Amino acid sequence: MKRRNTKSKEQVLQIFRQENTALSHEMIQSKLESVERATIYRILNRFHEDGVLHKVTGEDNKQYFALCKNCENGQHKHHHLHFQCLTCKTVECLENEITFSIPQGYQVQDFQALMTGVCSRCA
Amino acid sequence: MKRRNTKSKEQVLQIFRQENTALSHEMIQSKLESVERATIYRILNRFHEDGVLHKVTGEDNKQYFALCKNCENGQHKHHHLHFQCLTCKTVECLENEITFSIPQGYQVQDFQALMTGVCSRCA
DNA sequence: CTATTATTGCAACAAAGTCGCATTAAATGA
DNA sequence: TCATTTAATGCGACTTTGTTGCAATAATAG
Repeated sequence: MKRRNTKSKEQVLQIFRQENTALSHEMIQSKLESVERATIYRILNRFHEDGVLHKVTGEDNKQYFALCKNCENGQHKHHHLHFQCLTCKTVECLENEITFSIPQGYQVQDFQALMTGVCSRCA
Repeated sequence: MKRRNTKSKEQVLQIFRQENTALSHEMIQSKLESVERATIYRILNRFHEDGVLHKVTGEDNKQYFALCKNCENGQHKHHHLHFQCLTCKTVECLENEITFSIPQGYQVQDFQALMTGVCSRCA
């Protein structure tokens, strides 16, 4: 199944390029009122499948997506930490890489880590 | 607000003591058919508030709760990794503690980390 | 320019979790 | 032991996030 370039896809991507935090569906929807709800969900999921975006679940139990800086060169190492501020709800990718050991016989496909608390701006 | 001991609460706790994986609402409900759905949600949330259980969001976007071994002594260090098998859906606490650095001026309240993949039993 | 089929919009649906409110039942203490 | 207080429960309605089927639209290859 070959992907096609569409206006909505490009608009979504543009938003991620401008923002440097992770974004939820809600946030994108509010910036693209004209695009259908389900379409945005599908675009996000496709980008995620294609490895363009990575995904973290926030404390609010929403999916946040981000175009991580370290991953833009094609290889996807998402072993970094995320932080969600409980005040401003912002989810951001932290630079710190995390290292950990994988148990014997386990196959790891994905990883996500989230710290919650108060960010320096809201403190 | 002082907590009271009830039968349902005790039953839920008993299930966690018997199991050594993290459990979702669904799993507890199936073992306690007679207890109301909303009640189980409330019990889980109260245990979480009280620091009896800790919480991780699974790949399936459900909340999993666990009575972690290392935390039973009153102090709560949940800086460990969780693993969810995409085949059997089991969520387990891994022993490995994770260490990471917290950015300047950030206040951390909680932490959760999830690896997904295939566990040794399903591989 | 045409044919193919990915993508969209729409509407209906599903699942997880929350909330208000009346009722029930722990805990306290007289 | 019994009455009082109020936390916990059951029930139903609801919200929110996300998915899916299907017909219409539009991007791409030839």
